[in-house]
Amino acid sequence: MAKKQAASQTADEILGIAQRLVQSRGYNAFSYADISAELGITKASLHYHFPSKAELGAKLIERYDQAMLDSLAKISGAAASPSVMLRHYANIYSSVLADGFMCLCGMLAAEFTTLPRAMQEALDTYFKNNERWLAGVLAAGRDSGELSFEGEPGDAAQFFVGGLEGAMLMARSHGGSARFDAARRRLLAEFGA
Amino acid sequence: MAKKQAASQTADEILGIAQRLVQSRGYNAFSYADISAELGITKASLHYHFPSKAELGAKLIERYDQAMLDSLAKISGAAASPSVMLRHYANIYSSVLADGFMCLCGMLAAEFTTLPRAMQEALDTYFKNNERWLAGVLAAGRDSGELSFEGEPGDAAQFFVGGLEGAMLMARSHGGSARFDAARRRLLAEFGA
DNA sequence: GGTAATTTACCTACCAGTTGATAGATAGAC
DNA sequence: GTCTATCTATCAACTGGTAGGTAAATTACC
Repeated sequence: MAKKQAASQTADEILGIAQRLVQSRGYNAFSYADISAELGITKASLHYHFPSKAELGAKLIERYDQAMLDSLAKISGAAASPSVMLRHYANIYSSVLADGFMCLCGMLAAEFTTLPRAMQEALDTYFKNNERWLAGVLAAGRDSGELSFEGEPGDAAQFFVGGLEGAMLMARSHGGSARFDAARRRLLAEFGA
Repeated sequence: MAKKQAASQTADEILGIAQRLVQSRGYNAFSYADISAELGITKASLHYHFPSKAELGAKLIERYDQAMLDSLAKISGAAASPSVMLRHYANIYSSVLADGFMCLCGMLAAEFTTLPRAMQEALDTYFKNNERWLAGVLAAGRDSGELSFEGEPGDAAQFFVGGLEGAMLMARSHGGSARFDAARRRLLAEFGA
């Protein structure tokens, strides 16, 4: 009896295509016409599902955020050690890059100043969620003596996210997966994981 | 007797405005109209100086690359220790961020797949130059016992650049200069600098 | 159960504004 | 008299977005 009816299949397909486009080209470099051509539906029909590009963009982030929260909950639920959880987190980035994509939110962070406010706020939520989870893992790991790092867990979490996003950004254009993997190992080693 | 005549002042102003626009919005989010409005010159006149946007973009990268090479040469010439040189390198990023800008080439790395080939190649050169210089500094620092890190100097240099670019990307949209400074310190500490 | 009203999901046909780019003219400098 | 640097005027393609129509599915009501 969910109040919210199941999102239509078409809307999901639109979101899927849009997500791939943003993750490879960025928000400012894709258009409704691109989605229209790929999905075989008119631009006008796209506006039926997502009245404005800004709303489509915001939905994209919220959906990505939710998927990430689901992944993190799964990692947390597996009752693994903090060090293993940290590796699992980094592996999420690895698999995105393996498909040739940039992290959706890392890409949007670069375009931040040009984004509509709703998208900026959704982005902020995404990163806060990631960093909160990571800070928890790091704190637990240091408490148990399994991980080691200087300073606040929150600062360390921000550094970790920045390190992965930066490695991904550089690897996608210069160096490929090998470069990302090397950075990932270095980053994990730094925390003793 | 320079063969190449001094670049016109107007061309320099165009490059300056374009650079700021790319560093804050990205290549795909600025137009000749933006420059036209800011400089008080017609779009057609801009095309006189830079026939196509692709040529303007490529010039932008070459110019940025040259300025960076000049900065690096100055750092190298100051006969400082590798650890100080590493700090100086990181400070270049700090001052760009202090003005609210993203690194020109970090921004363009995000948009990589949408860029004309000439720009992609210029970008590649930029990062190769940075990483070559950094690798040299790191190798010298390890040899003298002043710096310490695992693996190849080239890999470490790539990690360092990725770390700074990622920290900058995140700081510009989430956390500001304080976040970048914290990451910068962490990164330098990791190399013993 | 049958039918009327509504909703869903698409369509065609536009629109005004912007994009990067070109042609051709012009005024002044060397 | 040629070159430099600008202008006006224009272009086709594309941008996000809207108006209005239509067929089919769903819901409401007797």
